[in-house]
Amino acid sequence: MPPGADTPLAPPRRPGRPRSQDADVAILDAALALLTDEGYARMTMDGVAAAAGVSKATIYLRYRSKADLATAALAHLRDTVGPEPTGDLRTDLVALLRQVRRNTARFRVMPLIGTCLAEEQHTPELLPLFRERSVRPRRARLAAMLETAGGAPEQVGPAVDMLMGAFHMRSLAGDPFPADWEERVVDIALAGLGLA
Amino acid sequence: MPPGADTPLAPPRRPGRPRSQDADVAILDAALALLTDEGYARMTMDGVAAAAGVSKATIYLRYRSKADLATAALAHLRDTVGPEPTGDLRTDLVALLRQVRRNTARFRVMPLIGTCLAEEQHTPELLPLFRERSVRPRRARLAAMLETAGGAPEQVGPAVDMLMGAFHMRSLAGDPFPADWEERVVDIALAGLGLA
Amino acid sequence: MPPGADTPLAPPRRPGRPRSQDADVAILDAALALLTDEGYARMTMDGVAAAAGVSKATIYLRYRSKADLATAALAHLRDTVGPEPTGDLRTDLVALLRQVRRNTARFRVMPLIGTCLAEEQHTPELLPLFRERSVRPRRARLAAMLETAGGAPEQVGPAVDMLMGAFHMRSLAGDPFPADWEERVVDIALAGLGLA
Amino acid sequence: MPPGADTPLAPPRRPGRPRSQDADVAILDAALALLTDEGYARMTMDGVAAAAGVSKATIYLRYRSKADLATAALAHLRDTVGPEPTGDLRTDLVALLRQVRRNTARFRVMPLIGTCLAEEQHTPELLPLFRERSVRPRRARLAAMLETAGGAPEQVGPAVDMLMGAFHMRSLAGDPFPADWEERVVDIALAGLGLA
DNA sequence: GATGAATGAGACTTCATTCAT
DNA sequence: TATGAATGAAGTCTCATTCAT
Repeated sequence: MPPGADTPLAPPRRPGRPRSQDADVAILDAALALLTDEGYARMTMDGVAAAAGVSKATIYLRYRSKADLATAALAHLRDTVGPEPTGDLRTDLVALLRQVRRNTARFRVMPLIGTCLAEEQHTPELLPLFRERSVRPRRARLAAMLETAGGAPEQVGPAVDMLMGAFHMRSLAGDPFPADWEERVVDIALAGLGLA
Repeated sequence: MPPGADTPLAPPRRPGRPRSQDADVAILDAALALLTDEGYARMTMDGVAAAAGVSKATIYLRYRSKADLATAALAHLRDTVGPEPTGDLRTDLVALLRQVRRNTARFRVMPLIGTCLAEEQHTPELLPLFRERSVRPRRARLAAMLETAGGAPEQVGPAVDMLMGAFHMRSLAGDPFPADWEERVVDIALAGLGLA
Repeated sequence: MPPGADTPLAPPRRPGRPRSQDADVAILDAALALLTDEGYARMTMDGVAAAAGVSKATIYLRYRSKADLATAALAHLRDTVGPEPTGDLRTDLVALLRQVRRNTARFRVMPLIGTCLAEEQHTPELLPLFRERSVRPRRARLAAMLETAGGAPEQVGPAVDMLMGAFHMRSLAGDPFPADWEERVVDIALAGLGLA
Repeated sequence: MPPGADTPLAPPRRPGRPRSQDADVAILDAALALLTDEGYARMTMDGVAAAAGVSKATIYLRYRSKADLATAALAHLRDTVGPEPTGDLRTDLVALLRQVRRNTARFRVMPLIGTCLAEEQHTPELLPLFRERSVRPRRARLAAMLETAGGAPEQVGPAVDMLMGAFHMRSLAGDPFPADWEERVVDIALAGLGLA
């Protein structure tokens, strides 16, 4: 079921290649899934081909190399749109942190981060791409919230580091998240910024 | 046979050729270096053997498998002892964060973290080991500082997450660290905790 | 698209590069030869690949493992068709035994038997396969001859054991075969069965 | 428990090397067991050393190579003494065949035969040795019985082939042995030889 | 003499990539 | 274009044998 295949305004299909578009998406989805589950080094072209339901040669028709494919798969990552801001800073921050937590668990983001970090030497394209697609947008949204609420410009950066980083740190440490963990973190930050 | 030849103080010479201790450390050092530089999947036994100056079989005499070796190499990680606390909370926190930053750069810790995260499926021993050896001790030291200074118990955990996480987050984002970055982070945290 | 392009008689061209049938038989021939000459344990995939003139990966495309390949090679054994029976029991029995002797020498069957027996623990597929392909057919032919000639049902089985076994025993003992060895064996058997 | 260690007439033990003799036997026993269970190619020096409770170097002090050890282990095979002949040919033949059957099952002789046959190219010492130690003695005993009973000289050889071979053939074929299988075989042979 | 350590030469299997249909 | 086949270059692990204590 290709997404968007039945959009009302889709251009008339050209004859002879009705399948390419589907394969495009299938390949990228498969690659991203394997990248997450297996890591870059263990992601095999055979595995991607099988998961996507195409042949390996079909992949090589689109991407020059495994690194190319992995890069494209990462670029295919779409930042999940967060909940609509309510305008209340504390509420919105807590909601954002909670969404990060849910997303991270659902899409198994930590291993993906791990792959990007681990491949820094051999596939250095991955980390910047991941930053651009996944890290930056959320940080920017967070920074915007704090600035809008009147956070001191020189404090916003470190505060973003602290808010988003708290989640990564606790994940890395393997400690469980108490139910009100987000509230506590946000309250410390807001108090620290004088925005409580 | 002179009487007393079996006195308890007889040197405990084990029979056979003794195991080379040079090789012991060379192997672990080489493995840790390759684990950092190449990641687990790309760390090869040949590579470790060559870097350590021993034969592959010598490694297999000590470790049953590549996973075993990698685990031992991680366990070989020693938590670097931080600077002596001065007793002044702000000073000590800033010093600790700075040391984390220096260490991370010096020993290229981020790729190592990446490897542990990326290998969660295939070599799940790595992440818990890394936590125990590297993550927990520092977090514990930080928590102790905050508690000693009178931090509210339910706030100490999240505060530790924020302080240590801030560094990881900024590293992951790839943003540069301003010279007074640690001070800013610490100040926000202390103010947030009411310990300023 | 001409109508009728999909008629049932359209040539069943499978997509993709066809598998080389030359390689198919070259691999099996090479494997069988090495299995005979070296035994299973010493038969190496490198050796088979070299002898067959293909790459190792090409073999693994066809067979999942060395055991698989060896099994297939054994299954490739074709029971050599014996001479046409003349209808005279003695003549036909002698001819059959002589053919067994010639075949065994020509295709070096004894080492192959040895491999199957020796591998009973580690590659237990081999022995049943060898039985099915090579042992049973000849025994069945022999039994049919004796039954047709009126051999008592309860004596046919042991008689087959004796006739075929005599050859194996003498081979195992390493004693030379006199020119009229087959006649002597057959004569004893026929007299013993009351068919002389 | 070394066999014969406590024989009343054992020579007084020389001081300093009370263990060698035990090790000798342990090594040969272990080697023979592994040769049977694993085959020559899979019998490892490590395995023999472990099973014998000695170090590998100790083995190499006694045998120059793996082939040497295997040869010595085979030479260590002792032909099991059969039951006392009663003087009645039929009874004695049946008893001998039955003992062969029991022994073969008990000491797992078929895989050992297999190993000797399979190694004909690479370790050609094995097969002659096995013949000398295990095959010939039994054949000689059988031949002597038939000759004593008045079997025609030119028929005795083939008859021995048939009697002993029948067992090997049926084993190789994997067919079960009926309870009176030996009687049937012997009866056919005796009738065939005119000795019934 | 006996031990445990060390090693070089493979063995099986996998994989990114290219080829032929 | 898309497919399945083919391959060369590894990678992990084993083993007979030798060394040092």
